[in-house]
Amino acid sequence: METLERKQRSREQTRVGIVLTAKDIARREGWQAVSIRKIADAIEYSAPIVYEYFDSKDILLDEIRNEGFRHLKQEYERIKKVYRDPEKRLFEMSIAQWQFAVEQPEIYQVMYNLNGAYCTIPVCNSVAVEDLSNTIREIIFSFIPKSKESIQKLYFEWWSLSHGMITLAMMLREQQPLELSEQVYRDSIRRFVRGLR
Amino acid sequence: METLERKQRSREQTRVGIVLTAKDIARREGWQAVSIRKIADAIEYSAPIVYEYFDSKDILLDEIRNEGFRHLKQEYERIKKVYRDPEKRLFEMSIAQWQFAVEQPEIYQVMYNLNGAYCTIPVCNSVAVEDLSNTIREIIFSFIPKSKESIQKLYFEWWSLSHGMITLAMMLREQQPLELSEQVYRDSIRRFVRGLR
DNA sequence: TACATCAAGTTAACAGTGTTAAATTGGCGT
DNA sequence: ACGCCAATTTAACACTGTTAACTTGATGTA
Repeated sequence: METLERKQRSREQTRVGIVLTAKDIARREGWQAVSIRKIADAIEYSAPIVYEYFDSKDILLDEIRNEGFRHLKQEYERIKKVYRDPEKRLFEMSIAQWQFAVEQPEIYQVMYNLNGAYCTIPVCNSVAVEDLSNTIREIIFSFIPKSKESIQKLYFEWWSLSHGMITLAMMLREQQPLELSEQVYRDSIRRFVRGLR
Repeated sequence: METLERKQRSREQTRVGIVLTAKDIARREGWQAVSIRKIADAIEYSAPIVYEYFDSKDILLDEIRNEGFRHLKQEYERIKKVYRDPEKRLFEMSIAQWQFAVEQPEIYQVMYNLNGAYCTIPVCNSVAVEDLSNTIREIIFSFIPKSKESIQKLYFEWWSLSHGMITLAMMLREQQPLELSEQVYRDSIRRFVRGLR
């Protein structure tokens, strides 16, 4: 029975298989097309097996969502190590957010319940989001060490600007080339960051 | 058979009944809960009858969505009549958009495929959106009569700012009171408008 | 009045969804 | 050889969008 550890490893493997498959279907056919049975087929199991790893589809989506937020957080930490200037840091983190949304649109969609992705679990109470928020707020604080409320306001502004441009750029990608949108994004973020000092 | 006109009127009535019911369910239970059968029950018909008015659920959602854009356009026209100053016009239109999103969140959701509302028909090709866009672009043009590309960039900026703040304010309404968000929104829009002259 | 036609509306069905209970299967220890 | 137990599957429920087939009742005509 020394295979217990081995068993746990294979359990973990099918678990990540479920997550991988869900993201794969979402990427190719959109979140609306992601169903438990389709995932089960792909990992060559029957549907109820999926429920041994995730109590509901909602929880599976929540997991993928938080994975996304954690990935972004990691990127932020990497950037923090590379740059010391707060202006540069915030700018690069904004660019990282853009790239993330462009490279993995299906993850960005489930993070914000966009385009058919729908997870009823509230986004904002998660530690992953709180973690991410704190990182940005700290950087803004290093610009202007004001009150918590002022920082929150500025963070809200930054988040809105970034998220708004990303979602609209996605929406308008047929009408307005992504490269143009990115250029406007960079300029706007630069302006915002300059405006902070 | 002079009842033909009468018949057309009742047809129109059940049609708006369908739209009204869909919006009502969406408002109370969210778009995810809106189903053809539930709508049919509410208007006291069987499900296939709904298909005599809308070829698909997608088309019904698209109709509601465009209704929303047209409503907003009407608001813009009203504002254009009241104010002559371009700055004031753009500011008031931004406020109108905020109010619309707050008062009829379910409509705003279906307009942007938010929170479980999902309509596969592309938003941006519709005349309703093009109409709305032109209104704003014209106002921006009256600020700075630059090239079409510059205007488009500024319009994209304005739209992103407005849409981003609205969606995030909705998302954060438990953590951050709507009144605070609205205050930040007003300030940001004011700054944007001032920045145009 | 009897019959045919026709529109309005309904029922029934198909293929799919999330989810759960019940049944099955195969390998292990006794 | 038998019984148990875990792993897995089948079957079911209540839904979904959508469509074909059917019923029903009223109308016009012979």
